[in-house]
Amino acid sequence: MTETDIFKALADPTRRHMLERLSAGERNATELREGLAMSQPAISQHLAVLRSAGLIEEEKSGRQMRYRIRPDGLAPVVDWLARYRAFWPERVDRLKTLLREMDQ
Amino acid sequence: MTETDIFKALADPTRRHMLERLSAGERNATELREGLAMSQPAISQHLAVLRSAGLIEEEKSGRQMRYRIRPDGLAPVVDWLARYRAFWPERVDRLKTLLREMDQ
DNA sequence: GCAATAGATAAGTCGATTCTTATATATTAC
DNA sequence: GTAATATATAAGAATCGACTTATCTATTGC
Repeated sequence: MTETDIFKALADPTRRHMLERLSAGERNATELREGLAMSQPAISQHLAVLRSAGLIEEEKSGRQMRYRIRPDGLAPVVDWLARYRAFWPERVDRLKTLLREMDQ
Repeated sequence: MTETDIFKALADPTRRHMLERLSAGERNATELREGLAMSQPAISQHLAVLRSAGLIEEEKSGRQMRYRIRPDGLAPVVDWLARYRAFWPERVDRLKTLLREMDQ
């Protein structure tokens, strides 16, 4: 759940792919496996990494596990990145647009 | 220089520490080594990782190498993060404040 | 109860990462 | 030219990370 844990978790393409899927809504482990050429334990291990980085949370539902993004999980990255705002001025416009959209 | 390269580069505390120092201004390799209990080659290797992730750039100055943050380097992280904006609403106020500051 | 299903855990393999020491290259100072 | 300084590169050791197969646990359907 430290910055290091989070960046390590995000450093793997499979895990970023899983997060992307979860950003569309809850999924169980089997659903998250779809399209990935990887064993079931591998998926389970990736989910464990995301979980202990605080990026996802889970809920048991019968014999399934429903995974979802943990809203606060990326906060440390946002905060970390904010310290370097002086170095990405050309991204500011994009962010402003974003925030304007969110206001509506 | 891919998302994966960048997140991997950021996943190491020593490298994040180096970036933080560089955010205060240019440094050469020897200066970046200060306070780190690590051999000179180790520093050099970390700098190579940051460089090939596109996060820093360097300029030769005599027998020294001056390192600095590459302004665009973090752009892929900003963009990636923006896709998850829906999941960090409580950070928006902070960002708004930030942008307001920058406008002044 | 028993078979099937969903998922986690254990143990091992293999390549990648992060160090080390030794050495090479370029620049500066004298 | 020679010694000292700044840095990079090479090679190797130790640890870590991402997989695998085998197995375990919990739940469901019949």
